[in-house]
Amino acid sequence: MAHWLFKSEPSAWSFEKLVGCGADGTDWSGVRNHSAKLNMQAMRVGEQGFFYHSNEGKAIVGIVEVSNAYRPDPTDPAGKFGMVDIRAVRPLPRPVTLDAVKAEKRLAAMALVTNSRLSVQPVTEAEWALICEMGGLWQPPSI
DNA sequence: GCCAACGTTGGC
DNA sequence: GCCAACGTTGGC
Repeated sequence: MAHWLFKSEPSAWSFEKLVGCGADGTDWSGVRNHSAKLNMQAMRVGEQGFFYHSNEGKAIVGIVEVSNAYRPDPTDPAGKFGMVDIRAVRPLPRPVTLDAVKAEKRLAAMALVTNSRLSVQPVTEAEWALICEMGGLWQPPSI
């Protein structure tokens, strides 16, 4: 199961607002970037990702889950771009700030650091586990 | 609010 | 198909 990161300005769409959408979540329409599109096409229902607040807060604030597979985005008149649905899973007990990500050497290769403008990003398993831990989520002991 | 980085557009 | 101009994003 791959992991992802979704980015949004909280003034446009916040994690709290996504929580308010309940179990069905909402469609993540409006993405107009080809790298982000490829990432969404690779997503499978049930895969989880982080939710990052850009500009205000600048922190990973919660866990989300893909609740509907990639399909055309009705808000794109050209029909070139698509979307998935995501729903909120849980907030991070302790949001992981961009400063904290940048201060952690093991996260230096994260897309959030190296390609900060990409709105839908892949997250490696190592990055996922480390940020969950930094965010205060319990982690199963490794074998 | 500034500006660097990046993606997109459009003229040639 | 190149590349300059432009618009947008997002950190600072």
